[in-house]
Amino acid sequence: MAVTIRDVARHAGVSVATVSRYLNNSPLIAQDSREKVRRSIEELRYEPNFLARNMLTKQSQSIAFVIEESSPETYGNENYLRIQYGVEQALAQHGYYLMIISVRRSDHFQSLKKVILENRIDGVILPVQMAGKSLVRFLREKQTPFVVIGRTELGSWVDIDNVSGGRAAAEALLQTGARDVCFLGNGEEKVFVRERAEGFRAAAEASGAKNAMRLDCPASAEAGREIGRGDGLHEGYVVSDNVTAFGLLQGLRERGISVPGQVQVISFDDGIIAQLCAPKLTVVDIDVHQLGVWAAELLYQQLQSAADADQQRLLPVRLIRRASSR
Amino acid sequence: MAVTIRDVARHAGVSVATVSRYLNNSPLIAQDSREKVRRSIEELRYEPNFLARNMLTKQSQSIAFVIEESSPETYGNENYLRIQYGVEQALAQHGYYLMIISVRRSDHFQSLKKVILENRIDGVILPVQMAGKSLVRFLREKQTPFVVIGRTELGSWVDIDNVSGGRAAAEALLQTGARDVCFLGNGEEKVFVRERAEGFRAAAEASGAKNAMRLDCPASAEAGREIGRGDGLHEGYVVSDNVTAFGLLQGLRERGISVPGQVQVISFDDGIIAQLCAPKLTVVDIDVHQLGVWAAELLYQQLQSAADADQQRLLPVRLIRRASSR
DNA sequence: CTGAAAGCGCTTACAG
DNA sequence: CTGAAAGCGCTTACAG
Repeated sequence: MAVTIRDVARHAGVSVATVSRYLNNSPLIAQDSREKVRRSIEELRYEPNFLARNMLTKQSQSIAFVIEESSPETYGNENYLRIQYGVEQALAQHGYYLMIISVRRSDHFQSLKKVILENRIDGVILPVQMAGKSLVRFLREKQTPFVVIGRTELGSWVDIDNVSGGRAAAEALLQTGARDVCFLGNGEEKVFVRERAEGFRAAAEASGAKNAMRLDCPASAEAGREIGRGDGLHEGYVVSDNVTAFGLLQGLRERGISVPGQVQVISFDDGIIAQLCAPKLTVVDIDVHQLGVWAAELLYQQLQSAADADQQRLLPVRLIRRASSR
Repeated sequence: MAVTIRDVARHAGVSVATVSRYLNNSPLIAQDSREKVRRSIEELRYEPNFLARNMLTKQSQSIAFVIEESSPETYGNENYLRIQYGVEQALAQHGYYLMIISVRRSDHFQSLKKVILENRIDGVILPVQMAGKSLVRFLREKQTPFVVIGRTELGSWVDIDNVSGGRAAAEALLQTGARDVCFLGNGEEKVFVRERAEGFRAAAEASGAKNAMRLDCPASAEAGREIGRGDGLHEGYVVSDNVTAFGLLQGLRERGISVPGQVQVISFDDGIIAQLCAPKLTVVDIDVHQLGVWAAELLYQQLQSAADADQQRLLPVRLIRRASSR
């Protein structure tokens, strides 16, 4: 049998209420008692039973980090892991624990709802794809604070500043005198690609440069390579992902075009692939770890002061210059 | 106020004990009562409070998945995410939840110990690097079942069959008639590299082929490239990771050596990089998702039947043939 | 099969 | 500042 608060009280010669007060840092306790309790706890190696405590306070000190089941986009994505890590770190800082909940859209997020109804978690961090109306309504009904990763109208959120990212990439090109630049990516699929494209276009138009938008390019090395080998040519390319950029560089090389001499290439997200490119890729780095930290911080604030309006945070990006641009 | 078991009992016209029996699928309940309770639960939308229940049963239905804090090896590693995903899936299947605990060796795994002492988790899955004597002793004392990811003497474990992997890679080379093969990797750092090397050497020696072991090659594209450009040459290379293999192929290409014509290359772990290699890389695929599933299953078994001897599982590997080998 | 009752380990008014 | 007592929402012998 584990030692309980009752044992501590007896050992210290005080009531359980006093021990409880000690545990909760209540000011209503004499120095003297405080010391006695402290010693007894130490000697008995007492550990409060969180299950009992939390049943009363109705707080589990855990939050759910939601992930879409069998979504290779998520699971093949190490960014996801970095976000998770950021969340965990920030949460641990505040004494909260992280529970991973994978959900399926098809069963209406049952697993998440269950964990909420069971009072297992105090808050939720979830990706924007699943922050639909019905789930958000549920969360609000249950008064469960949540933060969305990705821009949304429906609650607090954090996101990468993709528009600025697109702009920064374009400007890096324009600064070198490029007057004919092209954006490459798949705008059908991803909001963040459209945002990057938007920033890119704004910067290009502001400078009066010619700008081509290719929003129909699948994210794959093959697609990038095709374009690199094709006949059209721009002075600078901004590509929405590293794999496509890798292919593009390959294609350009095959065509005998020098990078960054004749053509420059800039991509997003600094990962191992950016370093495997030849030449090494200039990228707009996105700090996804920090994204997780912020998500956790926003949630923590909500957890503290029940009310509050929705908040949002846009994470700045920064350019990492390498050999694929001048 | 949420609806409690008491409300259900009243509504159904039975005692709380009967409702509790229903909830726990006790056979000691009449069809008739069962039905009444079922309906009341439905009408009242009752959800049992797990905190109260678990306080009594002393089970949280959660397990901890332990990760080393700020270990870029882990967090930069999407394999880790796949393992986690496997664990989560298998666990959810059995009604268990996954809690992520990141620990620091420097503070003696305090965060993990805390969560155990607080009764927040019923079991632990942890990487072999932290499954040291002192932590294992703690877990045993607290009677907390655990499974280690990676081979160990100290408890149940699951691991990739790296020895077979190394053998399979070697044999794929030898089958094509190669009589002079080389293993490339960093044996200082990683157990799995040594295991792969071991399997490789065994196969090579068994076939009587000449085999070179280079266990001093850092896992980096540069290191691989150096070797590719160097003067020595073997008919076949087995490389312990994709980034090094990428570099090796690059170096060989620069030297004008054709792959797989003159030289063949095989690596481990099928990821995006294997596909970016030119030519595309033949790899020994390791199913890390399944590794997670097995870890969870082993743990679940322990959770069911308190006792039992330690168990282990070695995960088979399979060769994926691509253009870098014949 | 069923219910009344004790109890899990804590917190929190309440009265001093 | 402190303690006795009620209560959180369940489960589980126990007696029928």
